[in-house]
Amino acid sequence: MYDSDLSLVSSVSEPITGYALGTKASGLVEVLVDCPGIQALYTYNVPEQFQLQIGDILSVPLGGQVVGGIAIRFVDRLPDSLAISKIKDIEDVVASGLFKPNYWQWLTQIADYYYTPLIQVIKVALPPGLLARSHRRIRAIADVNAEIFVGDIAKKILKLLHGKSEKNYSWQYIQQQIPGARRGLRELLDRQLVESYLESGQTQQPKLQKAVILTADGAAEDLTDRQREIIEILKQHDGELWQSELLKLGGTTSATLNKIAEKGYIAIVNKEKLRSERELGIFQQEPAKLLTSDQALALATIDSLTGFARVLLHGVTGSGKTEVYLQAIERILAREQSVLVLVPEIGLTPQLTDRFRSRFGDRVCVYHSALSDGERYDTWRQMFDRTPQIIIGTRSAIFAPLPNLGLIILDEEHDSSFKQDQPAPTYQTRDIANWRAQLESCPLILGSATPSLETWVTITQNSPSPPLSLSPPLPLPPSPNSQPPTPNSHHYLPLPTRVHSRPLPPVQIVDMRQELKNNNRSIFSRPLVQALQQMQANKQQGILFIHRRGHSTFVSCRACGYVCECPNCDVSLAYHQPGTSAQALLRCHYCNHCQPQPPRCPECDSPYFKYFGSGTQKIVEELNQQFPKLKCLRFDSDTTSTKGSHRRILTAFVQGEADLLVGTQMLTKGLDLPQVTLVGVVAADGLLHLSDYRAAERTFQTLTQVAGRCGRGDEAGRVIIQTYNPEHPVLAAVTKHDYQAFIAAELPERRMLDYPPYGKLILLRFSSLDADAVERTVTEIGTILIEASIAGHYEVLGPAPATVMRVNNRYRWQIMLKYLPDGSASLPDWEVLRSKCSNVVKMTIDVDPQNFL
DNA sequence: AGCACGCCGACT
DNA sequence: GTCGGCGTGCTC
Repeated sequence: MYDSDLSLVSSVSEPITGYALGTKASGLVEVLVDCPGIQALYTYNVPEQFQLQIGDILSVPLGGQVVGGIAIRFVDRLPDSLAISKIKDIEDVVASGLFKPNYWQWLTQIADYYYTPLIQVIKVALPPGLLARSHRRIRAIADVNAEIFVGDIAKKILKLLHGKSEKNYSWQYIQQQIPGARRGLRELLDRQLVESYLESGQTQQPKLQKAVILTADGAAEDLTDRQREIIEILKQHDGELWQSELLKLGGTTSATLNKIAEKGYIAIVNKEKLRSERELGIFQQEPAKLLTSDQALALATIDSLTGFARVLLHGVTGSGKTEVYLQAIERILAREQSVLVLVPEIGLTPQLTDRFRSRFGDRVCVYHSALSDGERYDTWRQMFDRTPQIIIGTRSAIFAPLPNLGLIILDEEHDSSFKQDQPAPTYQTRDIANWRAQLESCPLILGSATPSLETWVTITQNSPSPPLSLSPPLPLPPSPNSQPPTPNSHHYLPLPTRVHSRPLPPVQIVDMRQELKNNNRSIFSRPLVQALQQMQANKQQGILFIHRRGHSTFVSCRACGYVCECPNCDVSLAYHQPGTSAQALLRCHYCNHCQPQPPRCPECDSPYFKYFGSGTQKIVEELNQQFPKLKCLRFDSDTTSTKGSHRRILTAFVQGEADLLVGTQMLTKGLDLPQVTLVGVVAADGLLHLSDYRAAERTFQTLTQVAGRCGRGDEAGRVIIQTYNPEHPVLAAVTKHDYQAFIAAELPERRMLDYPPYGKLILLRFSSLDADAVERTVTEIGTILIEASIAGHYEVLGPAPATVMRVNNRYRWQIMLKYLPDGSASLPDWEVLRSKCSNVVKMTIDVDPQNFL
């Protein structure tokens, strides 16, 4: 907690230099307004009472409303085309001096690279509610009788308004409820039966609470015994307590406290109460662990870094990367600097946050999108606090406005969740983290057992001592505006062995075709069955991994073959068996449409259905049949949808309440479960046959990561992978835990086809509710692009419909552009392309796309 | 995004 | 004739 008078407007600020012209008390300012479609800067007058800096967050009037904005630069006079009469005053300064100039520079860099309007980048960087927009509300001011004299629509509006005790609704809601409400409103406004007013957007406010502070010590002769007791309690708590707590502890009332305050012994003040989960639980202080020689070497290199550096910490699963992070962080904190730790999914790694908390206590802050707006706002705000701290978060935490950043860590840097693909900017956290580290002049550590090819190529080609030379040096994708890496700014730090000299588990590939030949038609091969039995006999634990994709489980009519499909998307519905008695449900994994399983086939009325696929649910049922005594726990998006359920399931598993954890991709993400000795992969084929150029990479990463979940404790582990395609080269690399072999096979393939990390990709996505409109647009734009592609030195792939063409009733098409980053390509003007889209067709630009669905 | 204005089809 | 649809353009 800190003093409530530290408002955003007056607090932490550094003189802004470089980015803009300076600071002014009044005059004209050009503002970037938060309004889609307005790119240009708007000029506003700054009244005397505002002390304004460039970069400040403002409220400005725009049209009939009040919107958020950012002060971009001061100007002396108006452009000739603009009349003074049009200039309005800024409404308010919401926050001042939040960011250093290099932070703004970074945001601009992101906006440029991802072809996104700057305001949209700013919006993902700010916590919700800071850029507030006003809303129009309508309130009834006359009594109901007046309605006799007005038109039908006006009557409806009045009726709606009077139906609510507050007699007001948002204008948006009224328009939704009553078609053609506009004319009715005009009539009502003219007759002064209603009034229209602007409700300012709800900016988040710090939550204030009364705190009691001990102000005077010493002889307290004028106090009663009771009052002295209270002073005593306060003293025991370092002279400060929340009033509510003190009242509880002292069994007293606020009247008594006020008395003591009058006598001057204590002060009752409003203090900010953080809504974050900071002080959650008490953690045992965990001391630093003894390092292996590899770990010590890596740490020494990291410690020696000054200024920007990019480090790949390539540690096999179980090699103790986390311990290296922890000890590196310790040094940074000692230097009074803060650290940013980015992880794929925070919910999946309660163990990691626990470990950070037990090492660093309340200096650890968790920041991710699942926080409530209030929590996010508070956590965000206290980052400006200068005390060195550690932020652990998912990809959006890369925007954490830490003023004294000393280190950025990306754990499991290969993970696909570091790429944002839905709303623009479609940033790759790894890349923007790299730019930020350069601007902040601090190191960036990329940690993984299975580094992405992008990282591998960048590091090994620039590192002072490349671990092996795979191919002659190639031009690298240059990041825009980035200075060429100085020599020795790239470091390759391998951790090739596990801690305590534990071996990596042996991997056995089981040929499922052979199983079929031997008349085993079960989804479990005999080796896997034996391994499960053995595991159970030895009272050990195991993990069963299933690669499930959207439509892998579906329901089909036995009589006519009818398959239940989603009404909004071009996919079959997945089958879900909820609790024991409840009705079976069918759900769409794309749009979340949900419907009960029909009792009879809608086509032929047959009551008999066949259930295809092998979701976790199906597997668990099979297991229960074949191994009635084996206790299974499901760990997938069905069972972990509620808050804290990850932790609950993992705790249950760790405490031995189940023998087998059955789940999907979630299992691959950094779980550390020492008792696990068996890992089974039900079918590797779903992974192998993914149809994009990253299939091999993803397969290798996923399988290596699941395999790495076992043999982390004292008992040795083993891995069984079932497949119909045992000769696949990726499987051979997985079997030998041989990342180098995988790389050596994969990189030439990528180079041959100019795919990343050698070539660059930009994906244009088009979607519309109107199937014909998108197809027409995409064909036209495709033709334009193909014509321009030769002169522009890029290649056009498509146009093609998306893998699942219709999702949520929107028809989706895409065009891929591929080019070499050698500077020869001149890309099309996106705005020209966008202008070819009618207003019912949406076009988005995904730079460095990762999902091609 | 809102909110104007303004141009076209159905109805009193 | 008017009402009421919604497509186009502007907001400092």
